[in-house]
Amino acid sequence: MNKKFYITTPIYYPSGNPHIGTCYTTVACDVIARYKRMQGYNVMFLTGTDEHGAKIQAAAEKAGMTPKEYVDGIVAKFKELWSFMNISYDRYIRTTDDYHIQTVQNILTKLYEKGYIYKGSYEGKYCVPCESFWTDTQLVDGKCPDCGREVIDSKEEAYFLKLSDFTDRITDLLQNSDYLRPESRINEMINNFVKDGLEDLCISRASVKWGIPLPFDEKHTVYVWLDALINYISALGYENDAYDDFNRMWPADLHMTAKEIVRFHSIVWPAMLMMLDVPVPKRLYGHGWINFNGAKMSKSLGNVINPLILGERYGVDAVRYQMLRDMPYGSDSNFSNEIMINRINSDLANDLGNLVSRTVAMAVKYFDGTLPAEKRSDDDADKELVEMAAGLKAKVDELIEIPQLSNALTEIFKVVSRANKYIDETAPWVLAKDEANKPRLAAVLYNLLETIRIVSILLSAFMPSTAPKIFEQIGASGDEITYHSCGKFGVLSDTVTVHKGDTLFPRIDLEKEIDELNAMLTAEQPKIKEDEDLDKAGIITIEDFSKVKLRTGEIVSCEKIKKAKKLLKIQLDDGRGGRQIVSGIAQYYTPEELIGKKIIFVANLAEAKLCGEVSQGMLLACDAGDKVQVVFVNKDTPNGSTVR
RNA sequence: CGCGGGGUGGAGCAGGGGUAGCUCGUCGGGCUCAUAACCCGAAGGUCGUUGGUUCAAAUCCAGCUCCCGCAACCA
Repeated sequence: MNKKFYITTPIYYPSGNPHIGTCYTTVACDVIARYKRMQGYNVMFLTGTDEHGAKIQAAAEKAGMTPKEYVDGIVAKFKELWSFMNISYDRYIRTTDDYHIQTVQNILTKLYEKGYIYKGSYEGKYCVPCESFWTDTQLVDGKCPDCGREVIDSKEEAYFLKLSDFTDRITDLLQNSDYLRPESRINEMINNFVKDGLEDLCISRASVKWGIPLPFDEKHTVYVWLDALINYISALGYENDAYDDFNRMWPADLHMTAKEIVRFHSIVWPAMLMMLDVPVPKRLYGHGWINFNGAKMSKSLGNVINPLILGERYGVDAVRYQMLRDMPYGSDSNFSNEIMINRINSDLANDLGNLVSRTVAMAVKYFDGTLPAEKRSDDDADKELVEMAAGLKAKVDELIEIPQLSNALTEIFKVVSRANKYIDETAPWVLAKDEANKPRLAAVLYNLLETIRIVSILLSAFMPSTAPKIFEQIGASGDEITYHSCGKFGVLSDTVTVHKGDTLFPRIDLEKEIDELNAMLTAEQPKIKEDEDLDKAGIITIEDFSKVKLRTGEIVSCEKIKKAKKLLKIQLDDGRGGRQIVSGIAQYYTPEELIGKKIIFVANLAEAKLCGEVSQGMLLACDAGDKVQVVFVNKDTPNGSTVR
């Protein structure tokens, strides 16, 4: 019976299409899953989508669909992307699947019966947009610590999960085991959430309809995070009849997540399992984010990267390679089209692809493709290459385990570089000039093919469609391309026959590609404009317009709100005693240049609080390229005049 | 004092008390098997700043400063 390996991605929240971040997590899991399969493990690789909650409900309403219809559409896109990216998941769970709902309800019942879920009447603070309750100690300046918005007093009845009983056990798990990686996250979790004792978690939502009802009180739905975390065991058939893999596969060997959800996976999830007397997972790894040109990706910045487009242009394996190669262990990575193309060119085209190409070409040129059995090795000249190649498997094994995928690739490519250098050192084209050197020439080419064979086997988890192409070219097959054979040097047949093939990774013309990618981006801009024009469906009448009261005012004083990046606090003389307006134009105007200016503002806008400051209206400004220009009026306009 | 990460040669990063290292780029050279690829060499850094600990600090400590992300974000 083979050893098992259970690996999971988070289940993704399908409130929008998948992006390169989710793509990274999933590709990383895929590589590990493939590697473990290669090693002979019985692998279960799970991914899926987390489909409940208020945000989905809202997005669906906006799109004019039921939540289920809405989510079905997005899920299809996820699956399409995973298929395109060559993701070898074994199971895809949706939290709207019947069996999952069954498991969640069974677990809730169990926890309720055990007394770990209790009914309380919540008299705390509730943040409506975040669907979160907070204790007074958690509030920041009296506001939601997550979003900074006002919280409301809420006294509704609610159910709680007794996390407070598990402070010691969670502390122990984090500090005295290698559960959470990278280690830098341990202190973060302990200091922020555990040190002062865990707070019980409110797990019911009376206001959210799109969710799984509590079995013992159907007026409430369960908090989406509880629902979501349970996927890791419901997908195995825990407390349901759909599958029967729980005993075989649990505990999970690796939960892979991005750093922002480490909290739930390192505290709430193990505590829940402890409550159920279920073993905790062996390892949780929180990786960093992919930043674009140093900034987080966002649609408004126009820098959202579509993995599909990149994959189509450069090949899926190249994109997989670049994402993994440039993500350092534990911290964030940078992405730009330029970084990606340079990486593909230098590592894949110049080093690896060209190594295969020149080696195979020489075998064809000097031996018609088939090496002669007679060879002459030269221990001094060959030693370093042979040792590096033979020792590579052990290094990669170790790094995959941690998992440091980027460093694993670095190690592999060190050997590729060494092989290129070896060609220069041995100068096969010189050897070829003298018939007497043919045995030596044969040995050199054999060593190169052998090195390529080993490298390709180890790369096959990272680049699943490229590796077979290389095997074909170097004439390796069967036992010669198994994982176990890559720990030994000298496995290839003595009289191996190579086959010249297509270029593995064509060099990319950097400037041309950057231009084209930029052109594609700008081509997408007008599309957005068209969409906006479609808002003509929202034509209003003059009565509607007259509801908006626009008046003029003079900026008497103005200062930056220090906690905010974009906000200016403006005292306005509106001709009727003055008012305060908070405006998000700090990046475009200094307070000094605004003081004394006259502007137009919306006088009857509902009052709002921004970063703790009251805003009684909104000033008018217009887009000017990437800048914003405030609409100023003549100095002689009286303050408080109606604009119409 | 909201939380977190970080300031190391042109770019991206590694290192983490004792001659400052890698990849890319640049320049020079070599080679010609190969995808104008490959190999060798060179230039280029007082490791953000100030102070402290030490025989010795990029590395430890303290302050300052700047950048980025989260959050906020009514243009």
